[in-house]
Amino acid sequence: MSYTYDYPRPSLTVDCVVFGLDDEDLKVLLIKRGVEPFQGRWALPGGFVHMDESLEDAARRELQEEAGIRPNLMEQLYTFGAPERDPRGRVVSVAYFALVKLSDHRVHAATDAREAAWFSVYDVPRLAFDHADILATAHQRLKGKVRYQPLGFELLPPKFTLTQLQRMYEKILERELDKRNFRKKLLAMELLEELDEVEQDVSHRAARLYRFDHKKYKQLEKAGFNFEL
Amino acid sequence: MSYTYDYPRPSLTVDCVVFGLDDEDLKVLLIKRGVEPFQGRWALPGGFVHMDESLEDAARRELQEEAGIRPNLMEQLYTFGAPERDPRGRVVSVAYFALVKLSDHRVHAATDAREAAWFSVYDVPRLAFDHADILATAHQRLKGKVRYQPLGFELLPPKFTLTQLQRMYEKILERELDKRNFRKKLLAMELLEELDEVEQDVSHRAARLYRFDHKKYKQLEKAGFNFEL
DNA sequence: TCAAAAGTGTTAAAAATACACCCATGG
DNA sequence: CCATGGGTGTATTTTTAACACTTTTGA
Repeated sequence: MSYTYDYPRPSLTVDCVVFGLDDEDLKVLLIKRGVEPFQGRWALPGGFVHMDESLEDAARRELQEEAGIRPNLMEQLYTFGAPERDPRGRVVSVAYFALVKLSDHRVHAATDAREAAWFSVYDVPRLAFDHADILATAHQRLKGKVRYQPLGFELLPPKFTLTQLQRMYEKILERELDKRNFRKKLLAMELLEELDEVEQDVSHRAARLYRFDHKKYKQLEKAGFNFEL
Repeated sequence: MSYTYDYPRPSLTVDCVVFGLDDEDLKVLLIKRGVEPFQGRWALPGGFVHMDESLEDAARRELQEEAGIRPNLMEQLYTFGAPERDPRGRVVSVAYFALVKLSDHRVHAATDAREAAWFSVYDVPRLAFDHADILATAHQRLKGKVRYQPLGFELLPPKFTLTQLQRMYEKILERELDKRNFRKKLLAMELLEELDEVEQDVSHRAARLYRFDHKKYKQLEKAGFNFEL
């Protein structure tokens, strides 16, 4: 390495905004900080980037270490670099955005001596650093993106009813949708595979289960198709 | 600062993808590198982030220093952090995306002992580092975003004809638009201020000039209006 | 008077919206 | 048998898309 420059360097971290969905609300995963600064305050999971790992690898590693979570869907959100955002000095943080099926991850919420928990995004405690900004950015991104990319399926179990699907969109978009129009639109895309199964243990007529056809979506996408709610 | 951790730190740079538009094409600003690595190769303008400046400030400073350019519109694009992207060692780069009115910036193209030039985005030389990826990401972002945000106006002079506006969209979207439908749609938004002026020095009927009403757009946006082409 | 681009209206097709009822099931 | 949510069809409005001719101006 003959061309090394040497400038003082900011520290580099990753932070993860992990969303999940349950019957009530859209939820976000938070970790209670065990060390200063902001000891005892809730924060987004995250930590320092190692020298030999990619940014996304760092985000996945931290999530695994701090909360035992391995999301299917993870993408870069935004990089936060205001000079005063961390009292330890100059720390630039690359934020990631992830969606998980809460059913898979409820149990693991507390792990590893750290305290981890899911909070409603509408009722979040005071957060460490600028994590409230990061969360707000992520929430906005989710609301914007869910309408023109089939992200939402990552929040649902693999088999779901059309009503579950509709509720998911209603919770994220924060508005009601018309049942018939919703179903017409979704089914017209032909991306939902109708299964020979119905939901179990309900005290009324059981709804049919569907599965999102990721493979077909990839094909259609290549051919210029645009998902749009 | 009592809580300082010390990890080995990646270097942190910013890179800028600056787009401009002329009669032929969408153009991107490149700088010829004067030092190793990749000496003599064309690259995106950029450089190391100082310890006391924000990321966007760093991007603006580098653009000013390397090309004498101060864009009106600049936003964060993506952060590139693959471990092997820079032969000098671990360098993470926060990429920015900017649009300028070429008419304002043609002259300044070469400054400061460095060689700077505008290239058609469809005919770019081999670039240093992973700058081809960064450019591709930026180009994709521009194509996607121009349809649902009034970005394109930043590429045109303050006063423009409807035909200029249409050509701009056609060049960015890489498809033809219907003249009447285009005009109807744009004028229906009531965001174009019709001026009492027409273009000068043309050898045919002179077209009326319009101005984009940024202030009105801000208002409408707050009220829930969505720009959409 | 001609070349070159400006400007303008209408129609048909498709998509979005609004809306109300019957059905199947379990308790 | 009734409460609960599942499931379906149609009419109206709005939006989009396709398309051709007249006007103005300078050379």
